[in-house]
Amino acid sequence: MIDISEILENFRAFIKSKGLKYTPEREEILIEILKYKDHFDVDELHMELKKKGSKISKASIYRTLPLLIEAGYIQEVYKQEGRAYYEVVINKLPHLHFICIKCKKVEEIIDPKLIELIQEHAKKKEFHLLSYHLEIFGTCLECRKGGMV
Amino acid sequence: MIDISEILENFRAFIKSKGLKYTPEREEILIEILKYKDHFDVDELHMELKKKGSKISKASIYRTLPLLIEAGYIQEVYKQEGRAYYEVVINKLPHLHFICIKCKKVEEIIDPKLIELIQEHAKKKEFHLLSYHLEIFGTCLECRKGGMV
DNA sequence: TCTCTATTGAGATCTAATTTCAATTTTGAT
DNA sequence: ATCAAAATTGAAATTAGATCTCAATAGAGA
Ligand SMILES: [Mn+2]
Ligand SMILES: [Mn+2]
Ligand SMILES: [Zn+2]
Ligand SMILES: [Zn+2]
Repeated sequence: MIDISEILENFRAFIKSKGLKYTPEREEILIEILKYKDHFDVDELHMELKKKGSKISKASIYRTLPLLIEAGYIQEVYKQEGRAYYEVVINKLPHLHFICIKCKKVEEIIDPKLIELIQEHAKKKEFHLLSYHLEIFGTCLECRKGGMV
Repeated sequence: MIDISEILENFRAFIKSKGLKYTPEREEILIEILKYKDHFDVDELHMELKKKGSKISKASIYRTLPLLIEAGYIQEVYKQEGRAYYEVVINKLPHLHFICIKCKKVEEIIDPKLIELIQEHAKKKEFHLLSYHLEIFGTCLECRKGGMV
């Protein structure tokens, strides 16, 4: 479970440490994002905020996401059809994604051995690792079997 | 080494098998692409063709790439700054990419153990694997050390 | 309260990728 | 070789996610 008030305080400190201003918009976006258990995109987030009566613009969302990434709360996980998808990574192990190109279902696979291999390579190459994109595209069993597209 | 005439014959058969027409444009694009040893994007390819006097339009390139992917000659390897990058995968082992976000250098890492792990997961999940995106973003040693951006 | 500066929303802009459409080309049949 | 049907082409229009511009507003320290 995630302790929201602790994260908000953390975020406030992060924002101030960068000489930026802690605005209601930034906080509201963070609070909303923390509710996501799965992947989300900007449109989805914006609609969700609107549904709750918020007037936050997409521009502000686009401006806030990089801050949340830098603060380490979220990551961009993959792009599909020209659209970027994000996920909360607090208390979440690195993992790879099996993405069905038919039904768009995304399955997460956690494999510490795999992540370890990657980190070994990074270490060997003296590469400072910032983020992963481990996506496997294909078709899931259900979609191969039949109908349901 | 790649046997071009064999591939062209192969491509012709592929195109015909789909009830499509084998045009000089499609062949020219394939021939040009087969020359690439590294990653390329549409703009680069288009300029390269133009430089050689070709009048092939970007639209035709955009229309041909999916065919070449389907035929198994190339793959989309990653997207950066809204642009897709491709590579020839004939006689090429699956591999991951370390991408430096500063100098944009891309390093390929071949690790059969890693690929095997992924294939095991796919098998376990009964997922029919079509393509990988294994990209690791970060900074290379040179860029961390200093100047050269 | 005051002042400096960052931030906001709305809309303009950017640009990779896709679509449209009339002219042209391929291809198989005659 | 000629023909007709259907696919393909290039050019330009369009789409859409992401970024940028800018005037109005709000945060934060003095
Ligand atoms: Mn995930
Ligand atoms: Mn590669
Ligand atoms: Zn599926
Ligand atoms: Zn670098």
